[in-house]
Amino acid sequence: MFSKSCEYAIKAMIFVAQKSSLDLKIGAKDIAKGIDAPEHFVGKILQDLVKKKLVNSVKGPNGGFYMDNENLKSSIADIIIAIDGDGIYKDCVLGLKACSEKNPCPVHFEFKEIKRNFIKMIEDNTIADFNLKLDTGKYFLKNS
Amino acid sequence: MFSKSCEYAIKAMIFVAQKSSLDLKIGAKDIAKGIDAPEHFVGKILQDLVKKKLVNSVKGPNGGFYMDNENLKSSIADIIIAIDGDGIYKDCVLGLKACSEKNPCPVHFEFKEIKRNFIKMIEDNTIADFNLKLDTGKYFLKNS
DNA sequence: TTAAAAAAAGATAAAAATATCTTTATATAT
DNA sequence: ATATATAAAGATATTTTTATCTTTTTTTAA
Repeated sequence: MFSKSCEYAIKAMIFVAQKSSLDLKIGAKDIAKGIDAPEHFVGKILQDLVKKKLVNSVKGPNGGFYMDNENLKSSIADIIIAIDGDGIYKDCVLGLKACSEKNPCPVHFEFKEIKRNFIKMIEDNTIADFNLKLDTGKYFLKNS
Repeated sequence: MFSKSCEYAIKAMIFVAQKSSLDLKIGAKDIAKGIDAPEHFVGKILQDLVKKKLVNSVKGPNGGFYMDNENLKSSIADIIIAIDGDGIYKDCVLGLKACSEKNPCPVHFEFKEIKRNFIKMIEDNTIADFNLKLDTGKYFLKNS
């Protein structure tokens, strides 16, 4: 469904948001631990997210990644687009370049509503929303 | 969403089904042309589909791939499972091995219904269904 | 003003997915 | 029987994704 990078990105964002809600910055190393992901790989992804303004960072001692109130408004869709691109909005499910309403692939209309619901969901759910949920302790970001 | 292999598989199945409805067998080369895909790669995928009984084949002159009535009952889901596996049924969207109803990832319940609709759709739509649609000439399998 | 901590950037490696090329096996028609 | 067409299998190559390792830059605190 999503690339590994995108999975890590979503988990990392949720994890950083949690820390930020406690006014803490957190380093790539600790994020990696917190979400069961390879440290340097996550580092790269975070660089990307910073470039794309979804996360903030400061270098140096006591530095790390954090999210401000604006960042917390990011939706899952924003993360997906930042990392995997907008294929979910634009690409044909069967990979046809010319697929459109007027020139549809055989599954075009069947997938149309599925996609619509999917997009609505990822757009409606913000990082801030997940933050609240995680506070209840009923949700998990890693296996062990 | 799907792997390239899976996209080719779905398109190839629909294409072969069309030919089969005219009582024609068709070779890997012509299938590749018909769906704008690399010949040998499609050949491999077809071998796979034959092994998994979704398509039939005969070697030699006038041989090729074809589908019998049983094959036509295959759903999109059957193809996806044959090529990409049953990840869509089993895997966590965020890649958590332990994700479950009792140990959910943050997006577990949001995705639950999306997935349910998606699965229903791919299970409900059979190759035979698409065959009828393609006959109307309003649907396309290739770009040019 | 220096040492240390951390992000950023760059380089390399490993694994997986995609694609191509070659050889072999088999069925068919002649 | 033989030649031929085709699927099947095997081998290799390319590209993309995922992962790791190293160096550089920046910030902070002592």
